[in-house]
Amino acid sequence: MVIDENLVVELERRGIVTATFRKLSPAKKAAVYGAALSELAQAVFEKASLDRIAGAAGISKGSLIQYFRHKEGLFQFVAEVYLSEYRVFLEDYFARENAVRSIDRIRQFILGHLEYWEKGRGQFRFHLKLAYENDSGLTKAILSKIREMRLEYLKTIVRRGVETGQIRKDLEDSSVVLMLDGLLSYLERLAGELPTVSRSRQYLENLTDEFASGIWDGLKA
Amino acid sequence: MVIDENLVVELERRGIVTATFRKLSPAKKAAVYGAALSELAQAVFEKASLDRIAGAAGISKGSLIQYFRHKEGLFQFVAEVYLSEYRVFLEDYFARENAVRSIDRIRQFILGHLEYWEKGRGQFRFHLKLAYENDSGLTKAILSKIREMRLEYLKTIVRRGVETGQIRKDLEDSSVVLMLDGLLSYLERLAGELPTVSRSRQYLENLTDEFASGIWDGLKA
Amino acid sequence: MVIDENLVVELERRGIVTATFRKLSPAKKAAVYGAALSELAQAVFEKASLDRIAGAAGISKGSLIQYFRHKEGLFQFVAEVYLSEYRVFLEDYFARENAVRSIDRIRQFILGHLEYWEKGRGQFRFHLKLAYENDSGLTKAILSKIREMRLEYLKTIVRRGVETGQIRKDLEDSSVVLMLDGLLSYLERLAGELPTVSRSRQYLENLTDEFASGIWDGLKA
Amino acid sequence: MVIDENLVVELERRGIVTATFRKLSPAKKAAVYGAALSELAQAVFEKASLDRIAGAAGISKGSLIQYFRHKEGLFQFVAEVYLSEYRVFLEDYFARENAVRSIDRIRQFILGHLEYWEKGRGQFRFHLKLAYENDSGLTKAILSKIREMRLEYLKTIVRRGVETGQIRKDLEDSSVVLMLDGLLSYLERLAGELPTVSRSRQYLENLTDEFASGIWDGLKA
DNA sequence: GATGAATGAGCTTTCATTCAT
DNA sequence: TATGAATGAAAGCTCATTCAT
Repeated sequence: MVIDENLVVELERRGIVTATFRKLSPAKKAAVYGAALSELAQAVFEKASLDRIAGAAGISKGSLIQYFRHKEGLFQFVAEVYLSEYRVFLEDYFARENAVRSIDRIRQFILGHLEYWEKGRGQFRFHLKLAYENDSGLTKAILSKIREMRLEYLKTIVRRGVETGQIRKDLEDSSVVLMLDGLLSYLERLAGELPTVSRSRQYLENLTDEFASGIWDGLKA
Repeated sequence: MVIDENLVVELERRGIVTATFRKLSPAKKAAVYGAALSELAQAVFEKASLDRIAGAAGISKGSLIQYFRHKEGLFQFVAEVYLSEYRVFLEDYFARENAVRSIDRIRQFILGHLEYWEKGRGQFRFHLKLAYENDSGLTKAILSKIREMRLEYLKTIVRRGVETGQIRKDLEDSSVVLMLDGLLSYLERLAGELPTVSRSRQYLENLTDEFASGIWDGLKA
Repeated sequence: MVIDENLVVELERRGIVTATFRKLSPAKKAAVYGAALSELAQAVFEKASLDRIAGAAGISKGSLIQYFRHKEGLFQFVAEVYLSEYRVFLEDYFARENAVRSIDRIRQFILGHLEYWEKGRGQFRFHLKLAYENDSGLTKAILSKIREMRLEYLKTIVRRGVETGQIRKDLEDSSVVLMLDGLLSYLERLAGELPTVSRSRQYLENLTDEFASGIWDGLKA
Repeated sequence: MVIDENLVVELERRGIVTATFRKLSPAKKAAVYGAALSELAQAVFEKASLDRIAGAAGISKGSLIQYFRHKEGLFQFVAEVYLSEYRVFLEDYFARENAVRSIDRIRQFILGHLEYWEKGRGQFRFHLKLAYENDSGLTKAILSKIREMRLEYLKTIVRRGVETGQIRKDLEDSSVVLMLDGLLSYLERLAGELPTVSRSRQYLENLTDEFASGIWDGLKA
């Protein structure tokens, strides 16, 4: 896991990380990110402990504060890095994606996420935290960006489907996009409740197929 | 808002509230519930403060402890009362519900929830907390009961739809139920993010119609 | 266990108990004494809880305060009653005591205490508390009375022994008395550390004999 | 008063003190020990207050917790340091001790303690707390070590006395040892009750002589 | 006279943040 | 720059005492 240096520069400009942090070796940066992510994946923001994060990252608590000024800054940093990771995933996914039929694109978009969640458990838990813990005002901004990105990609799929006459024209694009996002989010939550994503992968894949079939052909007999 | 005295008695029996609390005037009970609910609606359990709750309820912290023994007891109390409120809503709703067509029953189930959320803002925010904050082990138990209840009612609707030939037979009942719950949950979350439910009521109702149409007839052109 | 009414009257005069308490039925007085004694036998004064005592005595906490004004008053009351119990024991003992030889009188004085400790476990533990926990200034006064009484009786024995030519004349009476009290106190402490007095009775009796022999004939070969 | 650094290292290894404490200047360590000792000498463990100790030591309560993790840790620390002080006293005493006659060795052992008690008043009071307050489970362990040490040295004296034909053979060694410990403990307690050890030094020394004479030649006329 | 609800001072413990080294 | 010792605000909880009923 390597953190994008351009992102770090931008975060420094925005006052989220300090110059001191920017000058750190990539390895140390990654260590801090990893430690903070896994702590935040386990505990609510308010309960996450700088001591534990510093310990896990192999640095001192003083340094941590020096890098991010406040606990909140650390949290923003993690969220921004995660956001960029997720963006990369989406970009890579769409770069490789080559299905033709809309229904297949939808199914694969969901399945792609299942796989993504499975790969990075820490990231996934953090994503859920971000999505569902609206305590800290910080999350709101990041979360809406994540949502926006995801909706953007779904919109691409839906628009194309409508244009090619595969998807109904009488529904608003945005409504269809939200429906799809809703089902994806729901699967995400189910995945979060199951013991490990991998062990229940089969179950989630089946459910995805049922959802896809249901939404595509409708529930009507 | 009046708290069911029978529930209080049961909670006392289960050791969640004390006799002292049971003997309180209904007004005071309600004040405590309201204060705790709104605190818990805003802050994570760990960060919710007895001081603030006591202040908002107009009593001393000492009294609060005397009523519930632990912070955890207070939380359990709030969750149980909320659960019972939601159960009452569902039961009342189904007692009054008289639609015949499955699609109408589904639409109305969602619309009924919209109305419910609009009435009790504090309750609604607490419901969201409960639903999406899976840190505290306490929530798990309550949450699964809430889920169960909701899924139960959805199952009733779906089964009936399948039996009467209105809903496809080739999908598993449980899958259909989860789809519907997924969309309902998503609308719930959207409602939570909008400034107030009432102001955006029109928006949510339209969305409900679009979702219903989409899910019923399918997205396929 | 019946509490001497004259003592209660005196304690009221000294402001330790209230008139309200004096007017209580003997049974209730005894219940309060018993509950407080056993609580104080278990916990340090500061840690002893009025709630527990009230609960054990079958009265309300409010009453407890009304009877003794302060927690401290309750403690003084218990100490005074205990003192009177111990006095009764000593008086009864000496009324029955009929040994002739000084060494026998000493031995029996100790053995009598062993028996006394064994009978009233609560009293015994409280006695130890009183003797060895010099936190509360209260104890000092009571404790010195207890000591005084005991020393008084020992002095009687010693004086008589000296007069009858059984005990050395060259030692000060008071020194001999303190020696005997020291050994008795030590046995008392040992008894307190053993699981129950009764189970280790044999051990303590043997030790008493050894001590008596040692002190009487001297350790010199 | 300087605290043995090796002991601190060992206590850190056992998790009783933290590295932070170990790195403190000897002066600060001593200040903390002194403050805690005098607080514990006055109040029962449960009532001893970190606030007072921190205040007396001239540090913040937060630091105190950082040094010992728990209140219990602080108590263990004090007990262990005291234990080591007492051990040093005993070792030094026996290294210097050169009396030949058993009775002299006994007398001097007691007199040595008198001097020791007089030097460290805080230590002495703490020793008494430890010895006579058997509430906290912690004390038990330390106390039994202290007792064991003292009994060990007494046993050495007694055994030697028996071997050299100075002490009676017909009593069990352990009984004689306990007798001596009992008298020493009693003097200890008397010393604790007197205003200051020094002022009543003469009295205690006389008493020691009387006890020694009484126990050695016996009370019998 | 009896009750127990209400209170608030006190406790230990956690932890982000400051700052001297 | 990195460290971690020092701090103090805030938390949950206990409990003697007050006082209205």
